[in-house]
Amino acid sequence: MSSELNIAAVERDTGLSKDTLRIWERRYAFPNPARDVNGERVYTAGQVEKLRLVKRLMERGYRPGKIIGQPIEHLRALGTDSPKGSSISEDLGIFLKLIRSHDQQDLRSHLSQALARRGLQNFVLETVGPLNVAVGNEWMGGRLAVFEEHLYAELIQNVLRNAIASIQPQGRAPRVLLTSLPPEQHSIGLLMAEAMLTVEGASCIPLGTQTPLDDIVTAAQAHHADIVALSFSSSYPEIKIAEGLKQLRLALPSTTRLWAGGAGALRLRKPIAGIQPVGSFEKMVDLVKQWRTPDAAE
Amino acid sequence: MSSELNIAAVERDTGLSKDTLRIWERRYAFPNPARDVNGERVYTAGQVEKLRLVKRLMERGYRPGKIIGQPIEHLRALGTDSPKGSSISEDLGIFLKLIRSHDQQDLRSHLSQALARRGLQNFVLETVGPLNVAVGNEWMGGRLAVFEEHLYAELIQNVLRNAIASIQPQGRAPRVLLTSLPPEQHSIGLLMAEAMLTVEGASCIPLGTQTPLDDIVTAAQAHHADIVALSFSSSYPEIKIAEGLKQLRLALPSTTRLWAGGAGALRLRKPIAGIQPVGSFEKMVDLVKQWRTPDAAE
DNA sequence: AGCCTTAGTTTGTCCTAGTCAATTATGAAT
DNA sequence: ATTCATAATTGACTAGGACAAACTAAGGCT
Repeated sequence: MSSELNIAAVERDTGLSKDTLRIWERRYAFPNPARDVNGERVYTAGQVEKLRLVKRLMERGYRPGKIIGQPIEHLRALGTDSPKGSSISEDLGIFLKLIRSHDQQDLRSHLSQALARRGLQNFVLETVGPLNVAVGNEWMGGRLAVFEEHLYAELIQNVLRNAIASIQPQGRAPRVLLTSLPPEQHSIGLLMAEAMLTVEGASCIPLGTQTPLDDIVTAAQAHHADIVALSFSSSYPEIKIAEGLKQLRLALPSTTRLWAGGAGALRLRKPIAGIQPVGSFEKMVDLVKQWRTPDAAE
Repeated sequence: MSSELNIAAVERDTGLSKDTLRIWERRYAFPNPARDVNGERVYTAGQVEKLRLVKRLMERGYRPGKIIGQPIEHLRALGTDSPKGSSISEDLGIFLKLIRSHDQQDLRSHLSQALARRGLQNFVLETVGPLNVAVGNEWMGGRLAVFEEHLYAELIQNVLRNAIASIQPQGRAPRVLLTSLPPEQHSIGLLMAEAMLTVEGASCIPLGTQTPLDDIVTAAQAHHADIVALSFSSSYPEIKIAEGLKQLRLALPSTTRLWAGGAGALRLRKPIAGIQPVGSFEKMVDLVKQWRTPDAAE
């Protein structure tokens, strides 16, 4: 178990750019990585851990200079005081147990059952959403292996894709183009959105993840999209989100709506002109309804 | 259409790091971005286009220094001529036309028809495989946009996943764990393999892409895998393939077979002890049959 | 008091200009 | 032919400086 990471690995694992890592080192004397034989930075697992904490706290509004000097326990305290409470519900506990049991068929049939019982929209809202969060937390806490997460992700994908395919396409408006900008890789959120929208009768154009900006513009035109919906995970740097959205807003016709969803979009400080933040899947469904009856203010 | 991009946007759209962009400029005088009032680089859409082409050609083994000086038309030609005499067959032409028409339902129903007509295995071998290649070439030649490729990929994924799910799982041996090592992202090949194997009655454990090596070992143990099958695309450096395979071979019990497939595995020069190269999907099916009747030599 | 303007801090991105390890190509020797 | 050593190529990394945007604080005005 070598806990020695180079700067590129730390960038990947924390979401902090190399430039930022170096400048923090110079200004705050943290992180203070050792050097290998070539004089290159080598970070310890502990430093990466603290960097992740700092990053999370910054997403809640703390500024790096204020907190980066504090010991790690103090930071944890800062983080845990606020919004948690949520113990894992009965239902989710069962799914987590199934994931750990490595029984694909069993897990799949339980998921299908939940889907049938609740209907697709509620399945997404009440099962898949919370379960994704729980799986992420379990992994964070070291109680779930990466491969268990991967197998779960594959299964969920199959279940959702099958469910979506089984809906008779109504081809009604609005036409929604769903994708993410590079290098955003998270695809489950997009699938969940597609499921919600398809049930709602909207017609989706799913482009998967990492569509270059120009191609989104061309695709929106070719498919006469009414709405372009982008997903950003929490690791996508805030500045890049704003930049990408602004650029896209300029390139798209003003009649095309532009929606930003996902955990990353939640923490956009200032509203951007012409961008609709989508804080939740419920909100998204509301927005579709609003789109269809264009009268009320927002 | 403001085609002025800063270096961060180009990094996002091409996947080339800022460092690489700056160093190419210094060494090869391309790209040669203009500067804004602050002296910062401003790239044109044309430059980004060419950079994307170069990137793809590099994935086929070309080196940047050799090709970066050539005009863009020349690069397109390089991409399209390469493979055998392949004129596009009748069938494929129809699919390409459908992809360009942006009619999802129509394309999907044609694909489903082809699937029904040929059966899943032949569909994979005769339709999906060649079509993937053709789509890549069409993009190279500038006759297909990235978003068209993306939409096609999503559709294929849906068709394959639905087809796989509709097969009654027989749960027979062998148990095959399917995945790729980081940073390998290509997932379609894995799905095609899963389809072939599932038809063959094998029981698949699909972990998606980018499973860390240690987790593959743990997963193989937890699932009692008989075979671990890895996919490598052509952009995966040969050395890293060999390295990863050897390491995995050491970590897995000797009773577990280890298969290497995908375009990257094709160009492994030397055979590696204990590694079974899988040159094609047909070969893979043969290997499964061999596995079940363990008598003949390879 | 409330609000605006201005000046000072903080913060992160981009810049230049190198060094160096790793990969790939080339040519010599077996 | 294959293998090995050498050379060229390539991109990741280093360092520190400039600068703009965002945030904070102080002062002045109504």
